[in-house]
Amino acid sequence: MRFIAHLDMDAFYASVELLRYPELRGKPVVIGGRRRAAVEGNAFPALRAYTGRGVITTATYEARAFGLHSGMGLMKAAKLAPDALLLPADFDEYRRCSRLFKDAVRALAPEVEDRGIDEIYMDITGLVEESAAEGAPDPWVRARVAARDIQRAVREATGLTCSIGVTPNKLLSKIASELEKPGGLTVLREEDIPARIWPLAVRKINGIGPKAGARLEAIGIRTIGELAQADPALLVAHFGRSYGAWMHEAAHGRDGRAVVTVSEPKSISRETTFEDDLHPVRDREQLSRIFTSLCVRLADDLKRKGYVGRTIGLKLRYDNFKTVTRDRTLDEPTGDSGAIRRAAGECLKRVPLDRRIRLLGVRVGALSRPGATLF
DNA sequence: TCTGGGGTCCTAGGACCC
DNA sequence: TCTGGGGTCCTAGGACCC
Repeated sequence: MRFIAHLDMDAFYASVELLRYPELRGKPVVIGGRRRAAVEGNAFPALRAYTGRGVITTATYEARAFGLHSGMGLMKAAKLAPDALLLPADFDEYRRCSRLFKDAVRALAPEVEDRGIDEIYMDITGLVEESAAEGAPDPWVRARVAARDIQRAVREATGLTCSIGVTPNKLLSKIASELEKPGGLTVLREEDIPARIWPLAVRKINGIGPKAGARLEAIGIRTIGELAQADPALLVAHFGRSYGAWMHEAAHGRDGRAVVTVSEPKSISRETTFEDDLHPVRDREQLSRIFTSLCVRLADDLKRKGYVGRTIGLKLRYDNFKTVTRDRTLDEPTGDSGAIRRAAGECLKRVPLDRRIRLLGVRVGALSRPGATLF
């Protein structure tokens, strides 16, 4: 039996901002938009003043009460809650707090898998076993104590709260950590699945997104319980051998994936959405400048992180939101901005340029470390 | 009221080699 | 002249996640 925990920081970016601006506590606040919208003195800009194409990255629980949520366009959010306050994102500060909370967790539970800036999985099986002598006789009670200790350590290190789910696997823990947010601690055993998991919408399963959710609904499957009772052959017929079979397993709460404590990046990229769509001919010079600057920033990222890459990719999004990509694999890996620019420029020639463009991006994949040799 | 930026993984077809 | 499988690499698109 494994004891797997998932930890999710509560409204992370917004909570970090509230540490800096405690006077905003209790108010609807959203984080989003470009850095430009700087905070001047005590004048916090209201959402109603916003113009542009940004989206909400995080909303406080007070803002969520207005129906605001991450991913929502700021213009739409402004209609729903014009008086909510808008703060620009400060990723350097969020990364600093992220390191603080992860270091605090690792001091207690060394088996940690990074899942982005505000989330981790932990395999706490060892902790639960070690505490058998002095702790409670029920291992699930000891798992709960361990999770409480971790929550306290995160709070002491950062002043921030988090929610934790503890279950036999990653899939269930991810769902469980959301059940009692904020500040929640949810422990689920296998026998709790029918009562606690099956009533939930299929979309709560990590890996069932908007498309699969809609297709399941179209065949009359809304809850995880309904998915669990569905004929696996029907799921395979609709979603393919691999995905269909996985859905069935997931609905029954089965997941054997390990907590992966080390991993290497597969690709590094930079992209930008323009304030106004650009015309490939009329705005050629401006596009070219932005293109080059993306390549320079990407080369900086590669150098700072210590990688070179062999596959250069271009990404373009048209004004109708259709996205195309092209890539080109070089004979030798590179980290040079000029070489990246040339390869991406070749990719650009293979893409139709017959309408306005809203986004341009450059990516480097097939990464390796330049120092590494074959022998 | 149109939808950010950074990623991962999967699928599928074609080239190419044995 | 027609016909095999198997394996790997490359490319493009799409779903999904934080």
